[in-house]
Order: sequence, then structure tokens, then C-alpha cells
Amino acid sequence: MPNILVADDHELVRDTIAAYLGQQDDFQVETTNGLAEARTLIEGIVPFDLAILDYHMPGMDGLEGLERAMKDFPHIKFVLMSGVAKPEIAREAMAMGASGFLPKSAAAKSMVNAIRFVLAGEQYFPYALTGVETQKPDSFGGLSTREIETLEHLCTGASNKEIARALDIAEVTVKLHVKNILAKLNVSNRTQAALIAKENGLF
Amino acid sequence: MPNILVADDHELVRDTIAAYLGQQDDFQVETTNGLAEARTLIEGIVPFDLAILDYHMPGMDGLEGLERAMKDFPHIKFVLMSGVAKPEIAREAMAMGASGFLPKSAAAKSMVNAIRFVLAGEQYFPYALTGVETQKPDSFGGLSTREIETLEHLCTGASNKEIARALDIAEVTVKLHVKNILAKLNVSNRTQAALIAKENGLF
DNA sequence: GGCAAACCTATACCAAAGTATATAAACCTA
DNA sequence: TAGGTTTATATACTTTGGTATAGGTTTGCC
Repeated sequence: MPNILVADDHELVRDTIAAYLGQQDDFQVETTNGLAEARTLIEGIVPFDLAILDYHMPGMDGLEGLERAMKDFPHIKFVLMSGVAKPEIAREAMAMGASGFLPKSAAAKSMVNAIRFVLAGEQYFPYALTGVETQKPDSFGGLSTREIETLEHLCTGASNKEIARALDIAEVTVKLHVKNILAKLNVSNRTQAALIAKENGLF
Repeated sequence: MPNILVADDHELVRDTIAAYLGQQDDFQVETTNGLAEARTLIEGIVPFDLAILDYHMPGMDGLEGLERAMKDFPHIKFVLMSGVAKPEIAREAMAMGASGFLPKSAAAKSMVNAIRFVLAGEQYFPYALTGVETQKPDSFGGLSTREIETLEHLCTGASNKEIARALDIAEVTVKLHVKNILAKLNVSNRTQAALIAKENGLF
């Protein structure tokens, strides 16, 4: 019997999903409210086949938590779940090697089918998100490619040093990009830049 | 057998809640994805006892939809449900005469108990939201009043100096507050603090 | 070839952010 | 009254952020 782990910090969502899945007699379901707890459970005695992780959840850190988890537990299939469902996030997760993406707007039946599909070794990706036209914002406020990438990291609250490591460039260069971003977006610090990027629905 | 209507535009949430409630042998559950459809169902043949309405749902228009529904169907008990859970909204709904408020962060068991409670003719209101006097988010991550005020300015991208001027305190004091905020929210800089505050629907 | 633009690095400097301790008044509560 | 919490301030310090200037690549275009 497949063992499934549902990790979400909203108890209501978590419990109801688990209850729904548990109703299906061929699923065994456990739940947790954060990534750290999920990792502990996975490292435990009971072997899990599939883990459903909420995108907004303590410890996730954007997609980093998912990436780490996939790296640390390569034998487990991971499915990302999100209510806000930005297509790029979903695609990025899939690109990382996630087994699937579940928008919370999906029907419960679709969810169960998707989970079966994933357990069968396939990748599940909602048709609605395959639209190609909504890729990365390639022009926002006249920002260059590298500046967009920098802004993206800025929106996670990363420091210049962290951004430098992520983009594999020197910290001074990041500072340059940040300075240009602030000028082009006409704001005075990184926090404001992150805020208006978010407000404009980026990332 | 009590008849319950669950209206939410997220199919996953809706279906799983309905399934969870339906499991309880003394509940009969129907679902819809918007207020208009909910009203149609209520006006139909099947008599409903209780309607659970999502705050973010087509036709709700903030609390106006709830108010209209309560006026038009005074014989039905209405419970408001929300994931973002601003205390003021909950209180306002209760003040309007709603029978209860369900934050999505509630446990599934609490939900069922709350529903029984409401069906018994009582009003259900989560203990965590009972802080009455302040309209502002008065409890978030265990932040104090002053820390909340500081966080609010943080969310505009203000500098410590600007916050100090706004709150009429010394800049060092602002630094203290910021430091405590970062610790309590478990983040490492002001940008992350602002981001997660926004994500949690504050300010 | 020459030129512009995006990209990267370096040095240096100053401002702002964040940490660490210590002190103290106001307030609530046991 | 004693003790805890919140708020506030101060001094001192380290780290990070942001600016300025000067060069150095690569790419592509006229």
C-alpha cells in the first residue's frame, strides 16, 4: 500500500486532504505542518513513496526546500502543492525534477488521479499551466536579463553574498545590479524593490 | 440530518472539506464554487441548515455578499471561512450576525466541532481571535504592539531612520525592535520580514 | 573595423543595518 | 511586594548595503 506524506501548515487543508486520500483504501497517509517535520518523518522507520509539499510552508524557502529534499531523498517522489499557483514556480519545480504540481484549485478527483499517475512513475503537470506565453518577465522597468535574475533573488530576501553565490558572480557585481535595479525602478532600497516586484505579480 | 452547504472557489479545498464532513454520518453536504450558485441552491428544493462561505469567492465582494445573504435567508446559519484570517474581518462578520468564523488554519476536528456547535444554535468564534480592542493585527508571531507598528513601516521599505521619525523614537530603539522582529519571525533581514508579513496578508 | 550595450571585476568609501550589553522606567500580574 | 514583559535609550562594534570610479570582457550591429 503506497505511503503518502502531506505537509502543509494549514491544518484544515492538510487534515481534509489526508482524510480524503485516506478514504481511498489503497493509500496510507501521514501529515505534518512543516518541511523540517516532514524530513524527520521521511528519515524515520516508515518508508514513504510520495510526499506532497505545500509551497508556502515553514522551511520551504521558496523552492530551495524542495530542491534540498529531492537531493537528500532521491528515492521519494515529490509533488509540490500551491494555492497561489504561479505557473513559473510550477514549471521550475518540474524542471528541478519534481514528480508533479498540484494547484489547490484542482478538483479532489483530479488530485487522486494525479497521485496515482505519479505513483506509477509518471510526471503530472496540469494542462492549464502548460501555456507558454506566460514565461519569465523578460522586460520589467527596462531591466536587463541579469538584473531580472538579481531581482528574483532579491524577492526571496537574499543578501548580496547569497545572490552572488547563486548566480556565480562576484558580490560587487551583484551590488552593481542592485544599484541599477533601484535606479530603474525608482526606489531607494532592496526591500522596496522586492515589494514592488511582488506587487506587480513577478515571481 | 443537518444539511450543509460549502461554497469555495478552490475545488480541492471544497471537495476535501465536503468529503471530510460527509464522512460524519450525521451531515449531508453540498458544494458550490461561488456565492451566486450558493444562493440558487439555497432557493432550491432542498432546505439547508448551514452555509459555509469562503471570504475570497466570486460574488462575495468582501463582507457585502455575506450581509446580503444573511438578510435574504434569515432562517439559515452562515459561517464565514477564510485562509488569510484577518481578525477584524472575522469580528465584523460576527457583528453582522454570522453564526461563526472558520480560519483555514483550524484543525479539521475543531471544524466539525464548531459546526455542531453552530447547528446547536450557538455562535462559534476561535479563541485566538478574541482580542477585542485593536483593529490592527494584534498578534502575529508573538510580536508586541510596538513591534507590529515597526513591521508595518518595514513593509513600506522604510529605513530605520524613517521609522524612528514616524514613531517618534530613537533610531537605536527601532533597531532593537527590528532585531526582535527578525528573531520572532525567524528570518535574517528586513526584506524577508516585509515579504512574509505581506504573504500573511498583513498591512 | 568601430561602437554600443550588457556584463563582470576591482578598489575604495560611507551609510545603513544588525548584534551585543547594559540600564531604566512603566506596567501588569502573581 | 516581587518578578516578568514591554518599551526605551545608550555605547560600541561588525556586517551588509549602496555609491563612485575605473577598467575589462563579450556580443552583435552598422
